[in-house]
Amino acid sequence: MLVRDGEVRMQSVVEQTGVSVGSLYHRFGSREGLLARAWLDTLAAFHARFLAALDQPGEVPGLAEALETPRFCRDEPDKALILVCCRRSELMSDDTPEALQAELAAVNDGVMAAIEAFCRRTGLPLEIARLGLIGFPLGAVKLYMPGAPVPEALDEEIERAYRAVVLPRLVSS
Amino acid sequence: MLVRDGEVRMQSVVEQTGVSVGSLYHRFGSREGLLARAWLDTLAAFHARFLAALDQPGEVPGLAEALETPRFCRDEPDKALILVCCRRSELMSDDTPEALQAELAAVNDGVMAAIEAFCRRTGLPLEIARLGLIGFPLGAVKLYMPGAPVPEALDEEIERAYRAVVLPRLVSS
DNA sequence: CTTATTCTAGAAATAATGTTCTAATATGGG
DNA sequence: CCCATATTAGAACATTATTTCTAGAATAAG
Repeated sequence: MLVRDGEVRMQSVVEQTGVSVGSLYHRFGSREGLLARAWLDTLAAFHARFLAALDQPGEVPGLAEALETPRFCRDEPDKALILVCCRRSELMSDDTPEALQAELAAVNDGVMAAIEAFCRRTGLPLEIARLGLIGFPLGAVKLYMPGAPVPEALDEEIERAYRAVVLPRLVSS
Repeated sequence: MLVRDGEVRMQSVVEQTGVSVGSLYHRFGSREGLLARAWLDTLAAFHARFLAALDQPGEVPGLAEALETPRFCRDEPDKALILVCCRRSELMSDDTPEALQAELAAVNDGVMAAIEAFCRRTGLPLEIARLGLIGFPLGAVKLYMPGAPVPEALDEEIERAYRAVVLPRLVSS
């Protein structure tokens, strides 16, 4: 576990990974670089799954994506820990290396574009989509992480919430 | 704003409050003491409202409490910032002064007891109650904070989610 | 095998942050 | 008004964290 108590010290990274300080600086350039890389890799892993789910329309549009969050937490607990239990602002800030900031912008743009396309396709207001796809699922899994596994049964509850908020707004409903 | 980027430096507290280092240490004893006090005061302010709501049974039991979170964010944005955007572990840890740890335990016990009583009264499973009362409302407001106000319209969505998850489990439903 | 290159190690230097301390200032009771 | 107590101020100090640096080990190409 790289992240604990919200503070990442280079020293603790050294201890918990067995990698020396010199190697860390050789590879990441700085603490900022290391944190940004951790955040970006995590985000990329999640977004890959999220976007894949967006392309498979099921009975209820978007439901698969909403359920991708708890599944990600179960499938990749280490990455999910960073995604769910860290704020972006903790890992990336104004003095994050320029190149990495650009990388983040690119990833974010990709996801926003996908969500906006989803909204156009379904007629959902953006705020409702964000709530159902991100807000509720994230709030649900945070009740368990870190410390406990995200139970399978949670998915059913997330689905209920998603349907309740999204279905009344679907044009085709 | 006392909290920025998840790190609270004594120096930044001095700058943003105009209070000198000496005074801070006179009053709070240590950085740990200051952080814990901020967390506890915030928690107390929220819990006072939350528990008050728990005692007024409405048409849908618990709904008023669920909506207390977005309302708190609008009514007391500074405190809400700490409650919503900080992890407890950032502000309280093992080396928090003993007395303050005890205070936290007392507050937590009070809330847990109230929620458990609520569950006994309504027949709701604890996990469902936590999801509807805490998980979903918190996930919803976090989409906006920090940076934007929590819109009034969000309450309706939280209510939909609450009903969807809670009503099917209510014995009297 | 040899050399060039990349990577690793960890001590030492640098920088940032938390805490203490003493003097000065306010505050309130007699 | 005077003293006692509580509070404030901020420079000095101590601690903790990040970064640099040099020497050595691994790796790969010729």
